[in-house]
Amino acid sequence: MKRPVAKPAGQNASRAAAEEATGVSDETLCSFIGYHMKRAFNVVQTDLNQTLKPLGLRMVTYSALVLIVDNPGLRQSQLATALDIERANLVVIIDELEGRELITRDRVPTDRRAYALNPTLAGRRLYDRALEAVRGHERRILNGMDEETKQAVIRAMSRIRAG
Amino acid sequence: MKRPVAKPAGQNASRAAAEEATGVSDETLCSFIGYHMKRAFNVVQTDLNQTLKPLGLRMVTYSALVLIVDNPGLRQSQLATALDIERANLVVIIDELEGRELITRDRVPTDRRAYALNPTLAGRRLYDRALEAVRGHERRILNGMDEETKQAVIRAMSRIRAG
DNA sequence: CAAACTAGTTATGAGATACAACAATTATCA
DNA sequence: TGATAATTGTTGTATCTCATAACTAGTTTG
Repeated sequence: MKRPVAKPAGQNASRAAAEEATGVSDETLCSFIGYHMKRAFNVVQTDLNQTLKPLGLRMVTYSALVLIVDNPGLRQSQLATALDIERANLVVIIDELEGRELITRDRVPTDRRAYALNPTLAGRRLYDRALEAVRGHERRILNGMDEETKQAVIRAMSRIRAG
Repeated sequence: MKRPVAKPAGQNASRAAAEEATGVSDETLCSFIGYHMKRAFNVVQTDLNQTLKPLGLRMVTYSALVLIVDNPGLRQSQLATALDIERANLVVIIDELEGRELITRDRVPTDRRAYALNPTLAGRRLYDRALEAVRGHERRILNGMDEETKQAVIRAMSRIRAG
């Protein structure tokens, strides 16, 4: 049984104690990087979705829009693998973006099965506005983190992702 | 339009190119830490769930079991806030752990509304086995990351979480 | 004591995610 | 060439997660 960390919350109001504020020790879980990643990512996700809501976007629709603007003409299957989601689940996302006339599904002459995804002018405009908003979101959540630390985190994440 | 990164995958097989391997540039998204966190966390989550599956646990049930073993006697509402999930959603999780006789719901004499959650012997045994497994999982995903970097990541995550 | 609050529970609906199956088209290769 | 296999987008479905409202039972407060 780990230190119960009584409610008094004395002078040593360490983060762990302050966070829960309910006297529950998460010492064991805190020894895992994955736990910290999950908790931090929850904060990021919540703030990002709040940031994107006024623009009518969610995390996935935003990511999809960005990839389409940056890679005009790409196919749905390419986008699906890039976003690491199922082709089937991408359909409704593309439907949504197309329904709002942010992108178009254009037939590919050389492969009549496929659609080339292209942004409309409105799509590019929203891309710009959203980029600005998300940059603000990152500034907010990083809260003045120095560039060196930021790069270290990115390297670490890339490494984990590489496997 | 960002560099299309033609398929040839020349000498500069940078991560970004190697990852997608489909010629889709995610340069813009890569400028966001949140994107890296999401991608990395997906890898962690997948591997962790694979790791826990043989033990009949998922991420949440594991976290719940750990907190119960480390804080025997805590109430469901305390556990819910510690796990940052709704009281209502915790019920089925506790049901699951209780159904497998890993924990017990014990009435609290001083407050007959509340249940004190306590691990059974089997619960503690599974805790030990799972802890071992999850340690292995972390070694695997961190892939020889040095302690310094690890601590830097934890500090960064804690900072993001603090807001 | 009455009103307000809290602990646990139930039910329900939205959202995400995985899988199987399908039609249309293209690629393979004997 | 022509049969077979593979791919693209799509639909449908089942499952899981998560948030919310509403309820019972019990406790606190004024």
